[in-house]
Amino acid sequence: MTDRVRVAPARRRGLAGEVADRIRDAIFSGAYPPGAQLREVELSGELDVSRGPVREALLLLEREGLVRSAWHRGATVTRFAPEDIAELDSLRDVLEQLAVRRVIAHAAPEDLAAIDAAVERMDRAGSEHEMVRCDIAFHDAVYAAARHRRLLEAWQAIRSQVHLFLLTRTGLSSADYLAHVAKEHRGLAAALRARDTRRALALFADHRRHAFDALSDTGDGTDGPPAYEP
Amino acid sequence: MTDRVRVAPARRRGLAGEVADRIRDAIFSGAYPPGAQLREVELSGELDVSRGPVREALLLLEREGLVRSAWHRGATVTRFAPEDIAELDSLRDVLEQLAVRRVIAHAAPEDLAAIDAAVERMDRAGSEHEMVRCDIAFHDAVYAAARHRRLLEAWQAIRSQVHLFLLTRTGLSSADYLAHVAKEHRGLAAALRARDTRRALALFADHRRHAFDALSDTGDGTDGPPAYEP
DNA sequence: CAATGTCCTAATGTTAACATTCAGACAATG
DNA sequence: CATTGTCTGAATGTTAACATTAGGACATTG
Repeated sequence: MTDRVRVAPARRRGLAGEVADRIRDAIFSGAYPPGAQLREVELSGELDVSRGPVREALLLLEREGLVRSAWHRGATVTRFAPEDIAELDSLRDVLEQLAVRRVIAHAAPEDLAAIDAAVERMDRAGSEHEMVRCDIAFHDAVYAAARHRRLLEAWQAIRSQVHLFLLTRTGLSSADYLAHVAKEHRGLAAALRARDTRRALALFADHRRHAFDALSDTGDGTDGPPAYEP
Repeated sequence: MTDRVRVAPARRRGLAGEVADRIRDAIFSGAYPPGAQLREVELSGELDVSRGPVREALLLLEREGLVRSAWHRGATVTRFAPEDIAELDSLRDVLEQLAVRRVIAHAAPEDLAAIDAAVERMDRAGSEHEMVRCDIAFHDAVYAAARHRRLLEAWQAIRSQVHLFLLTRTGLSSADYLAHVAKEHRGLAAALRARDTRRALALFADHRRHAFDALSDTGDGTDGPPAYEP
């Protein structure tokens, strides 16, 4: 019945998917900084496709929160204010808690193996850019292991924003930073494998705090620190 | 009463938004039952627009989870299996917890007034269809009061699915059921107004359980009851 | 008779031309 | 000199024709 265990069978996604990938990469590479206008004719000329797929791709990117668009005013790369960062943090918080619980409750061995593989790949990350990609890939693996389609979609709706945030957060010393991040993720994977819910939740919370504390101040008077006490 | 109380400013969304509204209503009305094919030419003929806006509207509806589409295979109305219902329940769980905390932490008086207004409107609900609309509108107000853009978007990504589920869940005796639901929501609003986090979380959890317990069994061997114990 | 290969049709994917709308420049006016 | 009104140009929104593909019907063959 539900033997569709293929995680990524969407090999052929059509032109729009390809276009979305290329635009996303262009944004990550800094070619289109936050606030920049994404003109349809410009993009269609650059990517050598017509405006149809470009239009569809922009809708896809809007779904990911990378792009904001208004009627007859076109699309622009999303700009992140301090409150946006706080929003990403708090939403990631609850989503990841659910993900961790689901992974521990019922994850297949192959899912845990995929998570471990993602951790292993971190050791070979040379640049900070690459490490961010690995970081995101690790969390992808966790959400995939949760086996919760709508949770995965909710993560994908903020995934690229988190990616962009981690990139623009001009970084720490890349020397021991890379090693530190890798070690941290090893701990996350170990907690999941041990099915230690309490420890896993705590470690994931620490991990998020480390990522978001890179900002000197959140500057959000209404929100305060990203801490939630029951 | 005020007819056009547009909370969000009457943003011009273009034809695609209108088309999406009409298709969504058609799905809710049962014109397109779950699993039905949504053919672009058929829709464009029926709604008297060309295929462009229809195509864009289908992407919008896919974002809401009302529609699934595959490459060169078109779009179909989403079919809900028991595991889908469980997914909606568990995701709603964590999203609403965050929403409740945010509302209690920092909601403007006008937000609370809007929630109360939504509750009042429930008393005038005649049919079950209308009550479901009011129910969704109440939760809309709660998420709006949370003042958390991405949380609102996450809710909107499952909102229509919850709406459809509440409709297809062929219902209880509409006589005292309507009164019961209205009373329940009055309690939710009161807890929010009293800023009683503990009580609000408990009541919201009960509310979800009541909605989802209408099904005799979840039939999901892997998930069990929608209970999460720390 | 079952299996398989080819063809055909009906749908979606893509393109390019046409219509509409917004934002800024520039001039006229108080 | 500030303000307002119109105008223009460039972008998006919309439409219709063209190309491509998936799935099934039918005949062929072992």
